[in-house]
Amino acid sequence: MENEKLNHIRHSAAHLLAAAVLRIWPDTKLTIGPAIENGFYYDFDFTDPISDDDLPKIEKMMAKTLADWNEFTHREVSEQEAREMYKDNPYKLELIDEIVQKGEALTLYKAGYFEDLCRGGHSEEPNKDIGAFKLLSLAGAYWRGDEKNTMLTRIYGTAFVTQTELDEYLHMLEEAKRRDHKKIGKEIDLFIMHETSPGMTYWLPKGVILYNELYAFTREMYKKYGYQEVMTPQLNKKELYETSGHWSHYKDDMFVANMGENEEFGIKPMNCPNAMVIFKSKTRSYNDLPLRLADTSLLHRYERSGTLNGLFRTRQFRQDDAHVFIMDDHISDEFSQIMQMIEEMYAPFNLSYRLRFGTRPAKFMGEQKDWDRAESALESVLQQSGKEYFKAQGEGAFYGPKVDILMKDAIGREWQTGTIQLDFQQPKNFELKYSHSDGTEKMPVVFHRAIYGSLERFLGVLIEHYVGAFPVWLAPVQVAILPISDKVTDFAQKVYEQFKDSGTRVELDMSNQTIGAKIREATLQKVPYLCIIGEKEESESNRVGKEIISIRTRDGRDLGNLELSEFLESIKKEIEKKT
RNA sequence: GCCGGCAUGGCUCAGUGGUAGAGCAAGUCAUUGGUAAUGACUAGAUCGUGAGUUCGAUUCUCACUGUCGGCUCCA
Repeated sequence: MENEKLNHIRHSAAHLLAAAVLRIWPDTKLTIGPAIENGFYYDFDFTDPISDDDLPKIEKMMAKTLADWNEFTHREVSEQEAREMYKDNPYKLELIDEIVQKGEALTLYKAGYFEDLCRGGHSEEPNKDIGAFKLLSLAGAYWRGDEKNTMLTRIYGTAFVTQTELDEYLHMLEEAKRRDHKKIGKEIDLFIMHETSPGMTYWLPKGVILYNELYAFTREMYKKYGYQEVMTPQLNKKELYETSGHWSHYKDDMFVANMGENEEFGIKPMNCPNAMVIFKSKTRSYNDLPLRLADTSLLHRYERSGTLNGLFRTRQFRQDDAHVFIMDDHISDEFSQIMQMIEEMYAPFNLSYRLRFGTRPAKFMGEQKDWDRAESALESVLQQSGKEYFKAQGEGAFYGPKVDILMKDAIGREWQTGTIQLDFQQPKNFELKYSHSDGTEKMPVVFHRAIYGSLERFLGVLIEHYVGAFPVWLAPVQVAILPISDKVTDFAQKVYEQFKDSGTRVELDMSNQTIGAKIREATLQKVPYLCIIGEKEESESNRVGKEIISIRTRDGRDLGNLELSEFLESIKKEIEKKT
């Protein structure tokens, strides 16, 4: 109910925006202006382009206009009347066509002097209900979201009942900015991007540690769950992609390499075709199934330039990808094993996730009865798992139903990461078969599954989730040793060696700075433990005959004096447990 | 790709139609300091690339490249 009210407020604010724009630029053509998840927008066709600097002006006009918006009234009009009214506005005319075709009534909603073709859903007393609003940004958007249509100017805004709520929302936006992984990645030296290879990451030494730790964890899980790793070619002749169907459906999104006249290669955008080749490379028996092949090859996709976005959308990435070849009756068991794997692999990050179950789309391959069987198998496992999931009707892949993982980060944003897809199609394209126990040949079914999805993207999400302050097992530097003066250099060196020998990722800060500056720097680098070493520690160590160190955490907690061997023990446990 | 913004030393940013400035980072020296910045000095930029306008362009115009916000939300 609350939500509905908020939607009404926001939709009313969209009307208000349209009214204000018309008062300033009367020749502007109006199109549509719905409420959306966190606010509203209105798409305009301006005669002259406007800019961000115009937003405050529009806001002022909105405030002025709102003053005499006491209520919304509406009336129904005839088709002729509506057409006459919008005779110069092709967008509204198109809408009228559709409404008439659907046999619905044409209604006009009016507040103050402003009347707009609209289905309804407004607040009853706009000038009381719209307590606070703000225009946020300007963007281009195609009429009806279709690239072939005119590009309109979209103005985004948001509205709330109270100023406090608006402030909170704006604060959340600030918080998201503060967590920007592109910014943090640069600050703590994880990765850079360079214009010579747009959309591809240069992983720096510290970023590689992070990457490899995550990768090592997935490999541990592979072992545990009966996966075998393979490595497959990066460049494949176009014939491979013709067989898989990618050449006809996916070529525009692929990098291709043309060698001479007759040889054309595609740079692999996904591992599936190679997995099919491996399956086919020898005679398979039902005894071999399930055959679980993990492949973490580098993938390249020629994403449209405008969609690139830090680590979130890159043109080069790896997935924790695997293909599982199974018999029909394994679907349910295998899927529940995958679900268990997901649970275990998301546990260390302290984040919740939910699942989106995509079912048969309008255009699908294969037999409807196979789909029905597969869907019900997946759904019953989903139900048993007790995990939160929702059905996205018709959003499965054309080759099979799928389940996507949507994970929620520390500030409640939701990210699509992993995906599990059942595939009836590739086995057909590649004519895969195995010998069944009864001596007949059968076709396997394939699960494509990636639990973190793109490792780059997942790491991007983790950077924002942790604001760069990774748990010890992931932290590129786990301990920073900060000597107070060079009187204790030898002692610091000795402690440093012991950390190193224990396998801890440790750095020794020998720079000529005050202890305050060293602490500040290590803290900004988000090093979990700072080991401060001065004359006190040294003499205390000499007194008791063991190394005594003093530890402070990156969030300012002073753990006081500790015995080095004990601290090594506790940090080792922390790393093992991934806490 | 399309719409709009942005592009100045490694980073963050200021600035001007007459060939540039700060802070941080870096280097040198002094300082030997106890839990978030010790001080001084030095070096470092043909102002993203190309073209145009101009006596003269980092500044104005155009194109290109890169990057950021959008391009799913349906009167």
